[in-house]
Amino acid sequence: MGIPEPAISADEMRAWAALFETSNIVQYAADRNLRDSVGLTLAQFEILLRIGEAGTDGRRMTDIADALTVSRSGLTYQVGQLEKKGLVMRGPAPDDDRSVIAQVTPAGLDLLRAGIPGYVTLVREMLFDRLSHTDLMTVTEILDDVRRQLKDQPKRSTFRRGRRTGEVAAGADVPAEPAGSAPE
Amino acid sequence: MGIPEPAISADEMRAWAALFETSNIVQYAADRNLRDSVGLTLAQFEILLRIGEAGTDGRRMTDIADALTVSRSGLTYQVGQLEKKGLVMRGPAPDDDRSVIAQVTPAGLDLLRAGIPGYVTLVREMLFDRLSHTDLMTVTEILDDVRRQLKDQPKRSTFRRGRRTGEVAAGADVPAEPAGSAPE
DNA sequence: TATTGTTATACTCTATAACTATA
DNA sequence: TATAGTTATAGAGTATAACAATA
Repeated sequence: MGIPEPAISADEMRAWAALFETSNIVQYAADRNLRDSVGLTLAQFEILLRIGEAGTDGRRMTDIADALTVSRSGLTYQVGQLEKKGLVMRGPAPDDDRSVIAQVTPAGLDLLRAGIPGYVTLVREMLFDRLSHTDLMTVTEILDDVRRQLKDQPKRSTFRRGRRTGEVAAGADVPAEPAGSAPE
Repeated sequence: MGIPEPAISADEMRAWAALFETSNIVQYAADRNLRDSVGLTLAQFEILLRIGEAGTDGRRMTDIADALTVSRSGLTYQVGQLEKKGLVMRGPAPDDDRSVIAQVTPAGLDLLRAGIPGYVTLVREMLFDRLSHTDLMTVTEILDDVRRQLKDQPKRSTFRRGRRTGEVAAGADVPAEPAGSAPE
């Protein structure tokens, strides 16, 4: 091995690798599939999905960003792409004049209708068909719980804005203290 | 809701969302952490890890690509970055003259030593500390099994090379037939 | 002919920070 | 002052295909 394993249980790293890789493999395949079937990246499709879920009410930009792993400016960019394609529309929020509400256009809804079946099928074939229903429920229960806890943590969209203290360079998204000396 | 749910069980989508988001949140945080502590992206660190695991024998480029979610040219690019930083070295493979073996330099090993503890801590705090050991083992067992099955599928590195039939546009990484008509 | 790895190009995306406007 | 969203810019990364060399 040669690499020091800092008192970490091999179980933990195997668990993380399994989660990490399984998720990445499926995401990669889904991205390919969606680019091909509807011409959107997975990231864009997921954004469209979140907006679509909100129906005619639309959804605030920040809420969308928080629901996904996207920064605010990243979201603006991607929603801009979706808007260019005529799939979403942005408008003012009724209650808060700072906010922007995004909502799916008819064309966007059509695209969702066209893309969802293939997406679902792919995830099902890669993931769920290999799991018993019991296992499915078990994994969901466990991970959903973790996810909820993580989501309750500092919102990415609010994370370090406008600051310029230069001090806490970042990376402190979460308690974890690197503790390693940074070379170079 | 407005969005058609094609006879999909809500359980399945919740499971997928849990896996997808949990994995992404932790990966995002790990990326931040690693950039900060050792100046590498998560992708680069994972590559370095895989190479490092192989010790002094080094590891073939294709094998590394297959172990991760990276394309061949993408790996060349990233290993190039690591090489620029003096963290890895590339050399000819003894048995196959087409192959290239990458191995970690002393500096690369130092960097791994510096980065691993923080990485492990982060994953542990975000993930494992929220799971009982039993749950950890359960999830690992289930996902590890899925991962293994997925890995045995067509290798990404071999996937559609040199072809130009223009026909099977891609997206057929996996059985899944989109079945939806592509708009636009 | 198939595989290994690199390269070249164009393009997409991201990081960062500055900026406007409202709460 | 804090929050919502956009913008601008530079740089990083990716997709695609072509390429050379070996099996």
